[in-house]
Amino acid sequence: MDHRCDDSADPTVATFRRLLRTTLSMKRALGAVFAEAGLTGAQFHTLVRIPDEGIPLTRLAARSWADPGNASGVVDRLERDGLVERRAAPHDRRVVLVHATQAGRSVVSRLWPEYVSGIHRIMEPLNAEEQAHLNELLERLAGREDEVVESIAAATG
Amino acid sequence: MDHRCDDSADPTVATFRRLLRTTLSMKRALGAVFAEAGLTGAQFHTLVRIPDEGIPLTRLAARSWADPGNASGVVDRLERDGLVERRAAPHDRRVVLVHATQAGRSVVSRLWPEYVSGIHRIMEPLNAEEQAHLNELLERLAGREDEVVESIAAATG
DNA sequence: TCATAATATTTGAGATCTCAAGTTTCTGGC
DNA sequence: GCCAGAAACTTGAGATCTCAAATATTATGA
Repeated sequence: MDHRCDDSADPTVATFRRLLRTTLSMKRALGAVFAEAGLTGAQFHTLVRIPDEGIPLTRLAARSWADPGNASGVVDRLERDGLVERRAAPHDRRVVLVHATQAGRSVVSRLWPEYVSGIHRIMEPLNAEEQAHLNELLERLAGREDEVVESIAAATG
Repeated sequence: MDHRCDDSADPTVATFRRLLRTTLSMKRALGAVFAEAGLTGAQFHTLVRIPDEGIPLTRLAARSWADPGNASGVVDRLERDGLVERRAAPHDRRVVLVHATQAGRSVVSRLWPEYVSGIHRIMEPLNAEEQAHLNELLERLAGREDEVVESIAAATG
């Protein structure tokens, strides 16, 4: 089937595939920063998004681009490791407020500089202007998920 | 911790995060194409990479950027659904050759046009020249996983 | 030849991720 | 005040993903 489905013949498909592959590779590279502290990428990215005053779980999920069911499990493991606490919200008993513990805050503070410098190392091949251009191109690609899903659904029937 | 770890203050970090977020969003959008045929993205991307003459599992894993343990499971499910077969390699009894069945080939043929047009819809906001530029920027970012991991390890340890 | 190293694959544990279904708790309309 | 619908979580199933350990087989070197 290679002869019929050769994506390298289509530059748009090739670019899309390169986007997936490059991002995957970058995520794997950055994983070393978190692994050193016994965290996963999802755990770090969740932990780092908790403000001092706490945040409802569903809002935290939206902040880290996860679905609530997923975020609930990640928070379970963070709580098990003592980095996070669940507290009741005073005004609405449905809401679970997620708070970072002192240990959680300290892990983030310790990891943050390595996180930033890891990203800088990854992005090093591009200068500031090129990074800005990349950001602009990606910005124009983003935020179309709903439209595209809808349009695919319409084409599929 | 928000005041200490504000990634929006660092354009490099912001661009990196946008890269992750945009790619995730695009992957989710494309998922609709595969779901319509009862496949997952991993299954389609594995299936589509099987040449007519078959391929050793480990090489197939490398082609779809997965680790062998992972590819083994994906092939399990493709085999369960009758889209793929495992055959012994004649020259080396360690090797398992993965072949696409007629059903597997036909699923890929049917899905391929929707896959391509879905990607085109996703990439639509950029014209050909911009896509080429994006591809070039990504190409320069890719393939540095090993160096970065090593450099992070050196900085950490 | 024979012990050893390297290769191909499988399996298991732990964590994510998506989706759907179920629970508890508000909220708005009557 | 009551009740249907919405909202916030949680839980469970199925699939990925990474990593490490185990197995089988081939290649290599003394």
